[in-house]
Amino acid sequence: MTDAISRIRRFNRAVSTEIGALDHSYLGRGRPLGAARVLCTIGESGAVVSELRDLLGLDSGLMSRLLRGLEDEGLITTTPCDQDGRRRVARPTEAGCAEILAYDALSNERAGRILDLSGAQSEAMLEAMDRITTILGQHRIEISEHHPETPDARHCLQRYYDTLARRFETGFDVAQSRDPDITDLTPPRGSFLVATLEGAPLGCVGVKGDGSELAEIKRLWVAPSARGIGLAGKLMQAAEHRASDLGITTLRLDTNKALTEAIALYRSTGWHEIDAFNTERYAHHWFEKHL
Amino acid sequence: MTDAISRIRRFNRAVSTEIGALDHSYLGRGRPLGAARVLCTIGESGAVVSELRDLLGLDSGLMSRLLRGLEDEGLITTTPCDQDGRRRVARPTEAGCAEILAYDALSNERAGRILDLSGAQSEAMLEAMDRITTILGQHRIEISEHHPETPDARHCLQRYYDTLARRFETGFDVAQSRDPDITDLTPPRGSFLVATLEGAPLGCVGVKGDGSELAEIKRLWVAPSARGIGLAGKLMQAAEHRASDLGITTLRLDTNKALTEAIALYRSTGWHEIDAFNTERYAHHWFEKHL
DNA sequence: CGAATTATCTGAGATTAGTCAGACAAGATG
DNA sequence: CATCTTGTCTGACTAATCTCAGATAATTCG
Repeated sequence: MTDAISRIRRFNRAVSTEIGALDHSYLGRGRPLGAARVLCTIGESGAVVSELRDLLGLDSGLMSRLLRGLEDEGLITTTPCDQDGRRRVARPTEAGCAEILAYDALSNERAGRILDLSGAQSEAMLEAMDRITTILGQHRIEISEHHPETPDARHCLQRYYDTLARRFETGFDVAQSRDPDITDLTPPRGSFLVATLEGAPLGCVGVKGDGSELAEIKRLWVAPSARGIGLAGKLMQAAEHRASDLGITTLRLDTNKALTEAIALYRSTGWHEIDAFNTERYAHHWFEKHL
Repeated sequence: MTDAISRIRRFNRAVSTEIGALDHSYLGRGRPLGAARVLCTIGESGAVVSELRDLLGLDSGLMSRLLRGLEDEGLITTTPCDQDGRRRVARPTEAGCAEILAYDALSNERAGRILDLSGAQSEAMLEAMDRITTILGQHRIEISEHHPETPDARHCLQRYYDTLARRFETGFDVAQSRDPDITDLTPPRGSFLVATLEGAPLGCVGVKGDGSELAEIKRLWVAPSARGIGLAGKLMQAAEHRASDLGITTLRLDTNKALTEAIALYRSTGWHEIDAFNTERYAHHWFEKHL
């Protein structure tokens, strides 16, 4: 009864009774579940019908009828797609947006009830949930370039500083460190990449350039819930690739001796240790890689 | 996007796409989901119809029709209950058992696919799943008396020894310790209680008696996935209650200084520290409580 | 350009799920 | 014993979900 498969099936039972209730928040607004699900999947920003069908796994006939129903209710409008006249785009009307928000509120309320239920253990449960979310969704993690001042980027940076403060023997104070200039982290000089899963930021890395062929890797961070799935490696690979696109031929970085996993990663991916190339207060090791 | 409620909803989405597939393993054998669910809930040992209805939340009319359908297929038989002629008991036929096993195999196969998916991270994911399972199901944990040699009891004891070996500075060897006699842990002298959630053992505690009014608490253990939900306290309460039923008026216990949470629990639940009452090799503290 | 492909829509129909009211027999209660 | 309650069954009905075969229009490809 305690082998891996039993554990998964037991988990499934537990989750489908308690969390499965979240799906039922689609009910209770005088609309069948199918229609409600379509409406909420369309979302406030609208969606292409064929993608909706794939996402929900519905037959084209059924899909069509559900959309018609929502249209009759005045909740959505459908218009042909600009690029491809065969496709149709479904967009919520004002009334439709209100309905979506109402469903959202219901869903939030149910989610809140799960938190009440778990009481003092809620943080432990949320962490476990995050782990499962990222492990199951790891193949859907997207790495894309962000301006370092977008909310997601700021979030990553803040958590990065928090992590350093916790892990460095001497603590960490941003003001004491060589904080890179924003323009050095944005094209054409450099880049700032953020890994997200369904909109939630899970990690980041910066390429700090000065216009020359030499640049630095800065601010490599991975969320605790995403550790152990090789995300740091993917971020570094993406950063090196992007740097190469920007015409950079040599990358350097400095790191603290406390960040052992990072050091191991650099060593195993073609970086070699070099002499100190700066006087960064918190650095113990310096690495270089030719692209 | 990173508040508690969003985290739960994101988790819900991740789980309902990947794990929700487990429910659909009820499909694919030419039988509607409702009927399959009833059949699998009946199980190989059979079930009373009214309990099935409660469990699955079905209308009595629908239930009746589904059962008739399964009966027509030759998968189950229904007979009036011995004790109460109004109730009916549904039992699977030989063919029914085969079907149940086939559904089980399908479900296991899907669960296995989730494991493949998560690859190297599977142990981390399973641990996170266990945590969620126990937190969500904590109100359904049952504490009952077991003979110390049943598989569940043995499992708990083995894990208890493993834990001690890890946590004691000096390691732990059962042979070096005062291992209680089986008969001292079974009624009428004593008792061995196991906490289970849906059949999975999560914790244990023993009352070791010698027929007198004085007995000892032994082998208090809680599974890692069930820590932090107050299970140790519930086990101790149950043990004290059972001891009282057995005519015991004073309980004693010894413990190692490394088990700080246990010591804190004893101190906060009416136990007071006393002088050593034995020469247990691994003990540093001795407690007593009058019931 | 004509043929094949793709995305959506429509009609017709079947299956599944769920509700309600009433019938009936076994058991509980006074 | 009469009455009430409980557990199951049945018929009649509705709503929701799903499937299939073709129709239609936009796009792609040789």
